[in-house]
Amino acid sequence: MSQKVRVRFAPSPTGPLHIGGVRTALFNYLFAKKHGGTFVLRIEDTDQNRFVEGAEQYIIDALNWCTIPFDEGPGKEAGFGPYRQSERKHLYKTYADELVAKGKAYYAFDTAENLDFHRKDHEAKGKTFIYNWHNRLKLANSLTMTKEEIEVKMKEGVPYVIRFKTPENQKIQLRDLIRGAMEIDSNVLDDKVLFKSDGMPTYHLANIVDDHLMEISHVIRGEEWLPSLALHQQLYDAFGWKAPQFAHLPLIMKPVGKGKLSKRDGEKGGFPVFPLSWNQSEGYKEAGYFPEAVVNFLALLGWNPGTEQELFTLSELVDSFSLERVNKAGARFDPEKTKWYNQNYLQSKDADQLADLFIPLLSQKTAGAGIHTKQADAKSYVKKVIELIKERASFVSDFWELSDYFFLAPTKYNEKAAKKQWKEGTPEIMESLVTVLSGISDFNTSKVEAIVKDWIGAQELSFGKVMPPLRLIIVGDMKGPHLFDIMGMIGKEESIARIKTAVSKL
RNA sequence: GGCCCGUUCGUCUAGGGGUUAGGACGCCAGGUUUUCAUCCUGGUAACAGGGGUUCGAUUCCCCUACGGGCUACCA
Repeated sequence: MSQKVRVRFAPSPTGPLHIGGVRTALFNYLFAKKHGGTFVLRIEDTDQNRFVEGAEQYIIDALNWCTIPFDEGPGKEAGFGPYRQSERKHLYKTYADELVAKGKAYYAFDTAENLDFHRKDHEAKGKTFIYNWHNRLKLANSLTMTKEEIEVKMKEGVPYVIRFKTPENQKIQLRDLIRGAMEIDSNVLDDKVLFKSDGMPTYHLANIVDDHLMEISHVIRGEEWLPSLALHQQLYDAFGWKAPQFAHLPLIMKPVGKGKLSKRDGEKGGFPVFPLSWNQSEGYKEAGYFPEAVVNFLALLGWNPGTEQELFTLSELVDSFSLERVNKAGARFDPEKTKWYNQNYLQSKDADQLADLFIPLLSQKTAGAGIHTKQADAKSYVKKVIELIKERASFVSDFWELSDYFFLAPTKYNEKAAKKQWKEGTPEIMESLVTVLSGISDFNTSKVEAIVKDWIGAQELSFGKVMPPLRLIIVGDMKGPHLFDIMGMIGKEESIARIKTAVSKL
């Protein structure tokens, strides 16, 4: 790459960044890092009506949590700022006027009501109203007015916008790094508003001006912008600027049904669509996902390395990323696969890290209840528990359900299992087992196992008569790790107590 | 409606003029674990349809269908 790579992520602060936005940011980040370039964050807040308090901070927090921080942006000035378009407001009018002076744009005084009337009227006739070459001379704009008329209107303070004068009969050649060459007939394009009557630029103008001024080399954005590419290309040409290269990313679609992923889908499907929580919506972070997992599954949604590797660290992604390998078609979001990714990252964490995450949750669950509550405070005990149960978890939040019996005696027993395991003679066997256990002096896993097994053999009992009911007693269900491990952990007193409770209850 | 983009197992995808069309998630079965889960092994399952081009198309071209996006003084 001859030119220095500078890419930007340019969200509007209209709400929380959703997972599609995070992926766009991620691809920008990967591309920048791959080419030793700069990742810029620019806040596109030209629509004052849609501004949402806190959204900008949310975006920044989200990028940081995903470990894909921006190099340049609000608070990280590097000579191209300011990075909020609202703070660059003074720049845009000059550029819009420049286009008017060049005859590439014009002032339009049409009222919203009038335009609305035309649209509805056309629609009623089954046609589409397009403000462009075929009717612009019949509308209220500077093309149909004398200099004097225009001056009068402006002096009177009549609201106006600046529209781009789309050329007639041109085949506009476009190139997209993902989709290749495209050709658009300029006659089907409309004269887009570049500058609004409220004194702010539209996205189109601000975007082009800022990308130019910020020396953006590659524009990597969502596919919803593809229809605007022709306009943007013409804008660069009109200014006489070299356009950046473009790459339009396929959209992320709903897991079921039609259309692109929305926040409603998360509520319906019970999975997060935001990286961090926002109001009532839980984010990936709060749902217990690791940022590595989120980054990994997002990267593989719409992109793949061409190998069979599925698990990637961020730096591996940086190394193997390329825009050429981004898919063209939209990708349906699969919440199941995100869980699988998280499970993988969970398994790769050691008990110490996991204990730090589990202990706060554990203290909540065990607060003020049960004999073994005190164990919840002992990190070494928690770590041992985690080692025994983590392989069956996908999230730290699964830990409690998988390990509660290490901390609290069961309060109820799985009914079906009880019916099946608690047979005639079982209470007697369990009572004599209590005697056996009482006699063990150094109560640990291997010793208990050896002694109990010997005892079963000596009594000519079968494993099936002892072990399943014993598991039910200790765990409350037919699940969990090696039973003697559990007994070794909870200790002699607790093991015996649980047997006694069960004998009286069942 | 108009314009644009797309279409390989249910999902994410590899592949590419001649392949047993590969992997992953999910699902199913077997094994391990005298539990459950993990794990291992195996299985299920796809080139949207129709025309071309070609000795041969899933792969190239065209049409249709379907999907998606855009069609604001929103981004």
